[in-house]
Amino acid sequence: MIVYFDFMRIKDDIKQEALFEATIKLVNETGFAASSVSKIAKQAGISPATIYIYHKNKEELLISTYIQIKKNIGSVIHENFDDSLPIRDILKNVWFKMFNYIAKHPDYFQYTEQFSNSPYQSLVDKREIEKYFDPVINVLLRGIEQKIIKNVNFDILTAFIFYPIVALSNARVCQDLDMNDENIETAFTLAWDAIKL
Amino acid sequence: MIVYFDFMRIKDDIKQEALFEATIKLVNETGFAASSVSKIAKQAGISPATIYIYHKNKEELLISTYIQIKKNIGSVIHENFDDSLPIRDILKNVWFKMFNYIAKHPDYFQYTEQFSNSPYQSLVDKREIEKYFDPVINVLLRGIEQKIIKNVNFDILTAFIFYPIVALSNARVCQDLDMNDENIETAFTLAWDAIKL
Amino acid sequence: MIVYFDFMRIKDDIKQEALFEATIKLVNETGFAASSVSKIAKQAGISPATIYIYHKNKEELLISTYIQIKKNIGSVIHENFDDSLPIRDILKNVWFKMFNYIAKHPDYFQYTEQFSNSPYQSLVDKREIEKYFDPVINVLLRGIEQKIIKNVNFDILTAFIFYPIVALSNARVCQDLDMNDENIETAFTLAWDAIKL
Amino acid sequence: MIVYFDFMRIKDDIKQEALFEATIKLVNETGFAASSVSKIAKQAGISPATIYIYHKNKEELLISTYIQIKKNIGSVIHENFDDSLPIRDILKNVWFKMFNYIAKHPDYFQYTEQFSNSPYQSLVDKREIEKYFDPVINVLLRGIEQKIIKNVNFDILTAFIFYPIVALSNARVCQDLDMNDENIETAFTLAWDAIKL
DNA sequence: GATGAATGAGTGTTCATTCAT
DNA sequence: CATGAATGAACACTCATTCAT
Repeated sequence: MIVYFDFMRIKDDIKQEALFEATIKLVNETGFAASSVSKIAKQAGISPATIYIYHKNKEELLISTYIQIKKNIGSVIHENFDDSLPIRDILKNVWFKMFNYIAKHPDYFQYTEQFSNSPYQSLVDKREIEKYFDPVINVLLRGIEQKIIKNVNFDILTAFIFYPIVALSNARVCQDLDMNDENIETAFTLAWDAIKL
Repeated sequence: MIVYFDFMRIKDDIKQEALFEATIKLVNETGFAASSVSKIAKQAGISPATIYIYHKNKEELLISTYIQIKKNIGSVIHENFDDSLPIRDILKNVWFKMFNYIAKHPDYFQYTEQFSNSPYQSLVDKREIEKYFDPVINVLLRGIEQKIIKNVNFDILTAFIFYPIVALSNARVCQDLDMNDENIETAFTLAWDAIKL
Repeated sequence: MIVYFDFMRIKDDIKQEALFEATIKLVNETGFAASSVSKIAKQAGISPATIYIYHKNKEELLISTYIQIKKNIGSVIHENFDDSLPIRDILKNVWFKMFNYIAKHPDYFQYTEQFSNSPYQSLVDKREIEKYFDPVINVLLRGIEQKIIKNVNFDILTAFIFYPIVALSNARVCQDLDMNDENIETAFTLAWDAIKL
Repeated sequence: MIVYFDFMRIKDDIKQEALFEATIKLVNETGFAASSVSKIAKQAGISPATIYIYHKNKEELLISTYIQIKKNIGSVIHENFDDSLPIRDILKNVWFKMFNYIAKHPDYFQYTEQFSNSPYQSLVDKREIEKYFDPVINVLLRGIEQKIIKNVNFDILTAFIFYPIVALSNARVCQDLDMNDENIETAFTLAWDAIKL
């Protein structure tokens, strides 16, 4: 009979967090290909072997890091989500929250971008990620029903209302562009003009 | 003792071309990280050492392959470029030519996408690439001057008039979307609505 | 905080027994090289660390498992040992008991074979093992004295009266041979013909 | 057009030979489990990576070393093979040649023994090995036909006419036995007594 | 120009063992 | 007594690159 008290941590949360941050930092700084397990371990201040206590293998480490961020983003952009607002305002709020998140966690966002273009991306269940973004997706669908948004293929819509965020936040693509509130507002105007009926 | 015949000059080009295609094929099929020099060599039917005759190192091989494709794209989308047409028509022509190119050379396009998100990307001189797209860029600038296109930051404009092409052509992003002429036309309408004044 | 109850003493033996069986099973199934301490622990349903309570290290675990089986074999083949029988009958009884043991505990026997050919084998005190087989050894010596058995070097004798059992019981060596009573009898005839004067 | 002269060795025979000897030496001295690729490489005076030029992987290195020795043994024991001699003499010749080989190449022989009891053993095509021993096998079969040798299962015969060689040559099994010509002769007498009708 | 051989440095992963709890 | 967490050292293997030919 063994009794665990609260202070007895079976796994070390501090290590797990350090590993999460180290993974993101290293991938962002050196790219996916160059981010070896031993380098990540060194960055996190732990032994390479320790990584395998927390994760089955490298793949699982990278994937779970990605999913955790995506989940985080999904919850942040839906904070104080008010379905009763006009559709344009809802989307604008999400748009701003997204840029705010990126401004606050540029490293997290950059990691998801790197991941999305890595070979690991194909190992993630797309549906699991999409469910974190259901509410805003449903708003778009409602907008089509109410004849406020153009009735076109959904992928085409997202290519104009969400995908430009990626482009605009990509330091590489937009080297000299500061996404301050004014520019975010301007960009949203273009996005809305694109999709509105 | 090695004897050279005159006809061996021909071989050079064949090897170089084979190397170009092999690089693209392997990167597309297995990703950047898994595309080793020896595997590319094997795919091209040459020795790994031979690669170093044509290219300084792996980096330079991948970069020059990228630049070559980008140059190719630049020249294709400007074929029969007619500056006298209305700005909307010019952009629409470029838009269609781009989708045509992607349909004809999905592997070339995919390579550029993979490359753009690899660490190698930062080693490319952005200006060198941009110059291949100067004519269409100038059209956008003229559109702003003539108050046909919104007078906003240039990066914001491109995020809506060019970047969606990438999203829409990405099989991963748009799994069930067939970019036929109708869908291309529709998407262009959104793009134009976004940027037009 | 750990609380011990009286009945936990029982657990020790259960664990030790589980460890014994797990060691044999894993070594037989995956070979010595692939039998890691953690895998043995998992097979036994205990923690790797627990093994080090019962055994100084991996080496000692494997060796003690070997010695235990050898001791077991020694006692089994000498059950109902009747020194007054004719020497041929005594040897034949031992011969049959050995084959019976192997038939009943193929896993135990296989472990000893694997062990005998592993580097661990050199760490075992040969004399300690031999003493478990003293009675039958003495019968051989008596046979020589009584001029029933050839007076040759003892190792040569055992190479014909005992060693063939190993060969005949080795599924790898004799893939299609079923050691039924008839074949055991036949083989003993050859063994006896070899050593008898 | 490339012309190779005789002195141009594509692969280095010296390295290959060193690798062969190093593999045998290390396996004999430390056992199969402890014989890592890097240790073998160090013993051979080459880089671990070089091993993979000559062999697909560790497995293939160990297996091919085994097969080479077995082939060697097969050819040696059949040197000056005279089918017209009496069967007993033929077998006795083979028996002596085998012991001579072991005396001359104890390391080679020990390697095959270690290999036969390693997990790698199951990866070898048994038939490929057996064919090197066909001539002597056929003599046994002829002996049975001619009613000179007992008509019993073949595996039982080999357990008495061949397998004891292994036991008698095993320094571990027969620590104090010197297999000089007299002892070899004696042992053969037992072997022949076992199998002869 | 072209090559197969060669390699030091690195990869992801597992190991036997220790230790705080 | 029993454990999960932790790790340095080792594993088999691949890498980008060089070099003699």
